[in-house]
Amino acid sequence: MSRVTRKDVAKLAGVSETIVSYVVNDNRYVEAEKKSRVLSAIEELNYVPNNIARSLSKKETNHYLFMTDDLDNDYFTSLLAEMESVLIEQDFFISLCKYRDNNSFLNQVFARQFDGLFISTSEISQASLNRISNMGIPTVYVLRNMKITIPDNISVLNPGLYMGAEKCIHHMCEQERKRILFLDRFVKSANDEIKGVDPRLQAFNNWKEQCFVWSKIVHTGNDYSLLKKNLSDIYRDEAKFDGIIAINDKVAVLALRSLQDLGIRVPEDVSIVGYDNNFLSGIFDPSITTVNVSKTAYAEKIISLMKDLKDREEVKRIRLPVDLIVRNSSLRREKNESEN
Amino acid sequence: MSRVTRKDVAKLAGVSETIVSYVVNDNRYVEAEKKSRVLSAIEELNYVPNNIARSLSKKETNHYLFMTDDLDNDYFTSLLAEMESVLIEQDFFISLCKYRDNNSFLNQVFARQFDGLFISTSEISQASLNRISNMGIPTVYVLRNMKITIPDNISVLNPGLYMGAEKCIHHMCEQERKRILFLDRFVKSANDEIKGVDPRLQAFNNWKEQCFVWSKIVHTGNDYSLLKKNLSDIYRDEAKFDGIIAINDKVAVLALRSLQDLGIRVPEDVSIVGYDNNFLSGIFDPSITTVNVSKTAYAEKIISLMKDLKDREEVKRIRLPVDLIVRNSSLRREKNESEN
DNA sequence: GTGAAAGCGCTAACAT
DNA sequence: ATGTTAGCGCTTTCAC
Repeated sequence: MSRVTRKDVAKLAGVSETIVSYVVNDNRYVEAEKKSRVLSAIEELNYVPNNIARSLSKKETNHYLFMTDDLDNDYFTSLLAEMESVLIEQDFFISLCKYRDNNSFLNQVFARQFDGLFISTSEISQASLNRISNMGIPTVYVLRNMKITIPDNISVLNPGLYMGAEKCIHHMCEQERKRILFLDRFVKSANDEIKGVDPRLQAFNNWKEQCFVWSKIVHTGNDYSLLKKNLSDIYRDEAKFDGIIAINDKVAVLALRSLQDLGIRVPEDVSIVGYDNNFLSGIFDPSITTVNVSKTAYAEKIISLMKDLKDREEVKRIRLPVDLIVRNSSLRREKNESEN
Repeated sequence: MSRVTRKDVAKLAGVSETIVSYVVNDNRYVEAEKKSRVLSAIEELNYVPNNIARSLSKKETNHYLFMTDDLDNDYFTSLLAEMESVLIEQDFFISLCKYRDNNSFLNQVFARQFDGLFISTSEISQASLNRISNMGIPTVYVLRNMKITIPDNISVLNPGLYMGAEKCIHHMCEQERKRILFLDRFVKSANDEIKGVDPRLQAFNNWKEQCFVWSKIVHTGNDYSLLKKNLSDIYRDEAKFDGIIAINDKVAVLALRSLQDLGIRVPEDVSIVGYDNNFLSGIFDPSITTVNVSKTAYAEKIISLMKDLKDREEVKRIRLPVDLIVRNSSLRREKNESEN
């Protein structure tokens, strides 16, 4: 039982195969009567054109790939959902996959002839990005790594991580918080070789001496009890920190709950800010100060960058606006109930 | 600047095109010396085989599609991450996309010649599932809809939603909770036509009269303040419910925070249970009773179902084990600190 | 308006 | 052991 092809349709409709294509693609005038014969043959046989063959011929797959190192971050999922709903309207598919920084992975990617690549990872090496650039596949790079030089055929979407972090840092200053813990997401790897530098961390490193009297960077996983122990040890042995800047809201939530468990008051003793405006951050008590980047804008911009690149070879660099959403977790005196 | 093909490699290496394929696929003996000439030509030209052409010829794409209605549920994202890491080892790609129950969407899917389909949605109609079945694409259906009859060429992964819900219901009974609110995820649509019935809801409907003296089903979105108002109104006007069964942990968390805001004590006044064992549920105070389904088992089983279907045409039906994780949110007297 | 034919880049059967 | 050839199912040019 093999699939129905154009040939079967042509035979049943009593026309040539070319006519069938003309009807399917609606790109040539076909006599009305023939057209309707083709249409009903398609209906009857349940014919669906083979996109693989079409792609081979047209050298277009109508398929994008989104690569990220952050596959189980719900920010990306809902971003992907937004992108997907826009793209499906244009007959485009988008695949999600975890980025791996090695040649055999990249070969797999190249082999599949995606029409475009979205890359959002801080784990990419310069060599890999250059290799991607050389392939000539339209590529939009989401800026999450400060150490890298972006080849000039690659468009850049800057989600404003650096600027968002600056807003957090300055907010901490205004609140006169002086002893700050920065909670990064990753556990430092065994070989200590960190490939990229997250712009948020970079911002912190650039400002910490100017803004704070004490600071420390802690690399953390998603393990609650481990984090709690960490925080407890630091608070007891190293410094009574009065502010925590977390790499995202998930980490911020974990930190908040840890402190509450340890009897450290938020925000009276310690201010907390997160990042992402995750649905969580507004729910907690105290609600968590965070940074919002509109997903709708994100999805729209990233797709338009890709379109411009594909259709007009226009390389662009765009930065998204970021908003600090001040809530109770960071304010020395709590806001009234009128938060958003 | 067009892509490098096998032809270019053959020319540079001074061999026939077939030889290049033999080397690339490593499926025929090739003279060592020729082989190395081919290899270095590949290296030099940066040749990557074209998978589209390969797929057309082999009638295999090495590509699966996972369709769900729940794209921004983080359970699915991490499940997908697990699946992806297993599949990439076998040179398979997996795409994620929101399921849409209409023919033009299905045509897009069929056109792309996926080697296999995973479907996890309660929104699918019988007609659509039958159509998919008729296409003859290996398909694994995740059972999330009780109303549907599964065609007999489709394998079924039962994630145990019904049984998990039963465990929640019986747990409520044991806690002597008698007035139960069931919080479903979806806002009822305008036309009131709900396509599928979630097995959790089904279980609740089947047991409610036997187990409870009062019960009510509320359809809710992810809007916190709306939910809070809803709960407040019901508590005041309809019944002082003493238990909430939420469709998932996200909803459970929203409900918990609502009640806390309203001054209703959990678990003293109201017991809450969630579903999914989301990382959230263990963090809150009180920690939330929930149902766990191992994602590793899920990923492993769903992939093995697909393999059996593809390779041996073996249709199977498997149910995953579910575990009720009892935590403080549902217990009349709180557990000691020794929870997991 | 329509159809034949070449070509997209591969695989695999067949011949040598 | 290697090369020739006929597909895979489509798009598109070109001739009628």
